[in-house]
Amino acid sequence: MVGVSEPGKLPTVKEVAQHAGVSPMTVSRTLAGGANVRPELQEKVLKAVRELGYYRNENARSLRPGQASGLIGVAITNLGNPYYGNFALGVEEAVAETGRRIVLGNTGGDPARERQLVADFLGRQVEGLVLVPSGGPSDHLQPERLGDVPLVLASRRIQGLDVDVVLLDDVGGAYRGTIALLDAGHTRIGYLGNVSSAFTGARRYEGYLRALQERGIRPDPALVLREQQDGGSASEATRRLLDLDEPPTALFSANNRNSIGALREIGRRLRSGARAADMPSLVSFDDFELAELMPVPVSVVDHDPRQLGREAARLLLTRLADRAGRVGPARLVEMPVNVAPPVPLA
Amino acid sequence: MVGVSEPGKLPTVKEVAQHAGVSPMTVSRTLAGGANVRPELQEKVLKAVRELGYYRNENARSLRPGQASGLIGVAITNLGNPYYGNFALGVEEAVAETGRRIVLGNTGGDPARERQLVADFLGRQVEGLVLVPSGGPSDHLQPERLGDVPLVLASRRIQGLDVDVVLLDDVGGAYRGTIALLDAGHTRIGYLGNVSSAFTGARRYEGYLRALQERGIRPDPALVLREQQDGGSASEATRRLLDLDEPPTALFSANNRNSIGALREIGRRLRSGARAADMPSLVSFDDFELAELMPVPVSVVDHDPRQLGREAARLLLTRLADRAGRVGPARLVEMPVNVAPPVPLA
DNA sequence: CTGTTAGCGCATTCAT
DNA sequence: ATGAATGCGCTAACAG
Repeated sequence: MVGVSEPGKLPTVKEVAQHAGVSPMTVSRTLAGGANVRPELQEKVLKAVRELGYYRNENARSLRPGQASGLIGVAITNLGNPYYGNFALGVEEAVAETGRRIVLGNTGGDPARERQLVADFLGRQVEGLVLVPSGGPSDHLQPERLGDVPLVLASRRIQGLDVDVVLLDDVGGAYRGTIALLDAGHTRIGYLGNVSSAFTGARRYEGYLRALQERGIRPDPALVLREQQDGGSASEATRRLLDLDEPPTALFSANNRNSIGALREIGRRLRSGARAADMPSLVSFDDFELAELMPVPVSVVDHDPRQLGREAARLLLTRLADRAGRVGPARLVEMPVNVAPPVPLA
Repeated sequence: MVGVSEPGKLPTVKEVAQHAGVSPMTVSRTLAGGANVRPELQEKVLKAVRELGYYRNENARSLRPGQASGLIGVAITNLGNPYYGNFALGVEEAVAETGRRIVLGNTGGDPARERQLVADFLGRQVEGLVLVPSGGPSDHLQPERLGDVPLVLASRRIQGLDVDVVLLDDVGGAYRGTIALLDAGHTRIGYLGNVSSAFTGARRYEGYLRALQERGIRPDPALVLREQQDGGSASEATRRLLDLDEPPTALFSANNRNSIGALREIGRRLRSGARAADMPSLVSFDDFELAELMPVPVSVVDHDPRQLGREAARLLLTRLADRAGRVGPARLVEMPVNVAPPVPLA
């Protein structure tokens, strides 16, 4: 039989051509849209493609000069975190709309791993890179090290790296969340933050401070704890705040992990007989499910990581669309956040 | 200057070779480990690589016969869902440990999109595929359509497709969760399930039934609602169950969405003055955060999607390791689940 | 130990 | 409208 492929090997244009009784070029042209190919030949080709189960080899294709790989490299810190999962989803969706795919790597926040991933992505001829930086040194991200492969950073900026960035409106969200507590009459507002994502942490703390200052309240250093990396340390930090002689009457939590930890500690105290009225109100930067079922009023500074991902992809894709885009100035996009009021308890 | 690359174009072996004053083969050999290359030449080459910012073109490399692409295609239904995010993370980690990368696509549960993704993956010469099936027709997944690219399915099986599969122990988990409620003295146990993930849904329902039968309790059809797709419809279903003349005293929820919805409805009733003692206990298949802060006792059937992903990758990688593996029989792995007792309320 | 030749799959250029 | 030749970047296989 003519043009039959070896078992266990994907067929090539050549085999399809043989099978259809045409030249490889006719196959190539047909698959490229069929310009300048007689319809009857096209049909023959498509039939052969179907029968042989042919898939065009995109790697070989991208080898030709001027042919893009159709791949976007995406490196994020923690895919398992719903925030980044949704971010990656947004990137994937926007990128898929242009027929491209993402190569995905998880850095786990390790700069060495990030380096490695970026190098690998470049070796795979990605057209662009989307990166949630791990925070280490960034020489490997300098434009000249990247060829002219465009890079978009998400969630944090890198000093001295002049590329497109998408961020949340961290400052504004923290500001408005804190203002909501002040409006409710609180004057002693504890701050739970983390140090690992220093950039985001700094911005959210800035919003908190700005709100206090605007209302003429001097921030009390004893109420600010910013070393928590996980729920456990956040619970511990909350315990310390609530054990103060003058405990805060409300807490601003700069992220999901701190909110969860704080609520765990609050729950513990309630189960030990504490009165709900003595527990602090909470504003949480980062939404979480069932906030309305919590034993204390929780309001959330809510945002849409999926939209953040779409926006990151959009920035990248515009640079890919035309060579002109490649040389434009770096852009900074801050995505809006929503401050939801607390659901009142019964 | 010799061997300097064009701006905006990644350098090639040829340029590195020129820069180092050697032949392309010496560069290739050096990068392949340096066997049969004089150390001093190797140094020259590595220096040129560093200076030029060279990355080996993996696409060109994989074009050579016998050279694998180092890519694994992964298609899942919803990256934004933490369950699948963690699953993808597990796959990525295990795959990265072998120096490979994943190309990731989100199907959104759409069979057409799944087809498209698989075709694209094959065109990119992936070495293997990991798939969370969308549930449509599966002719595009038949081995002969896949060349000899191995396929691993996760979370659900496909009728008539004889490939490796990783599943949760859905039946066992649902059985043990239900038994826990029976042990606590409940005899009227409502069932909240969904129909969309029919395969998983059927298995969990089977576990529920098995537990009831074992204890000689005839399942009451009025207590079984299996049409909920999201939290909203789950709340509504819970409302209907609790409004029955003889409402259930406990609920078994077959997944996260149903649990959230049920708890929202329970919360609503408590805020409207219902007594906590009149609210049902809940067993939730799928963990969620802060279960211990819920106003009714919640116990969870807990599992580790990340580990599920690692296992899927492991199955695939063993098939890649040696040609012998490619022809072995299809394997079925069921990952254990953990049934955690409810945290007692204050 | 090192270099030359050749070809992987595809599409651009140039003939016909 | 079709086909033949050529080369993309890389590395086996073969000189030397």
